[in-house]
Amino acid sequence: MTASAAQTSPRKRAGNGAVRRNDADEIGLDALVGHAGYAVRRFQIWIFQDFIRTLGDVDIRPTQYSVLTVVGANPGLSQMAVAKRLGIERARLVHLLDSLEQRKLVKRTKSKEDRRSHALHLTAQGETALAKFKHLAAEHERHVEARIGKENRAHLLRILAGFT
Amino acid sequence: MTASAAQTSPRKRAGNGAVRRNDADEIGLDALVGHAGYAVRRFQIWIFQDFIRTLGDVDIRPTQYSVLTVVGANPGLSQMAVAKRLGIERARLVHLLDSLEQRKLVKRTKSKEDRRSHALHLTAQGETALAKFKHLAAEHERHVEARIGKENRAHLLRILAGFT
DNA sequence: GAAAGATTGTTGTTGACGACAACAATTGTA
DNA sequence: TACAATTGTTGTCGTCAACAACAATCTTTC
Repeated sequence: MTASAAQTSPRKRAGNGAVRRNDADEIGLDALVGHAGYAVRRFQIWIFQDFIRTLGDVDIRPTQYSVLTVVGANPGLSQMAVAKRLGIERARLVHLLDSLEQRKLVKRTKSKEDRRSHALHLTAQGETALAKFKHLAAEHERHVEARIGKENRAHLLRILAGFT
Repeated sequence: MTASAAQTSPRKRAGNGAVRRNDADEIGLDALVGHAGYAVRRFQIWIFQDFIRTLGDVDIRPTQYSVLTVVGANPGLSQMAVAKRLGIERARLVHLLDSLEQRKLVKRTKSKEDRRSHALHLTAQGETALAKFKHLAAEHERHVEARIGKENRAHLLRILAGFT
């Protein structure tokens, strides 16, 4: 995909330079097709919407889910460690944890090793809730498979493994 | 990747339940690895940051670039048509076009066919600017190739072609 | 042809999210 | 002991998606 300039291929025009269209779906994307970022963005929007819808009953968004799984798999982690691992800013994580703590899914306890930091743990309620979330997330993942194909999804994960 | 519940595999714990870590990079993601959405989100963040950096000198963000290319390839389009094609809300497109019009890259002209709508065109300045943007975008695309591999990028585009 | 409904662009609000800056408490270091 | 760095927190700013409401303008229906 060389980005040669101005490869515009306009359709039939009306006298005033406007394009006549009966079907709005026949609008060309031109150089946009061939840009990985565009395809990835559209796919990411779709996949997040499906995740949010699938986990809608339990009211868990992707970022919340990522925090819960990491804390669940690594109990005692500090906020700084979680933020760094997930690529979340620590200021943002504060609000996320406020919400999760209000819902009794996570608890902050003062670390005795470093009294600046908080050790993060799932509550008992958080553990059982996370188990349910994981089942729903697996259902969402099956939606992805249904959309792009089982082997394509596997290949995608392999290609993007370096970004996790 | 079956999402059986609570496959937590915590590391060595201290007495208070906190996890000792010297290296912060050895934090497990547990169920997050294997979720397409997580990998895609991280990749999308990376790719957008590179796009923004690569086109930083000309101050063009991915969404602005997508609008310019679509208008450039389909002159005379209405705002509604552009919004629908790109998956942008028409309310959002208003501000995007305000900015692009202030920079003299795009102009809105009243459509004579439908006086509710605006026909969108690139200005002469917009045409030449877009050509430059496309060169920079191609450079960004080469960064993607360097990061994930040429054939992986091609495969990615094929897998996600249905979302463009 | 007139009334009712739908569409287009616009303005505004809300909430999730990333980027930054400042601050107190605490730790590490010179 | 003084100085620098880290951690959690609060706050601001800008981007972005999702809605809702509105006037102007089509489109449909009677």
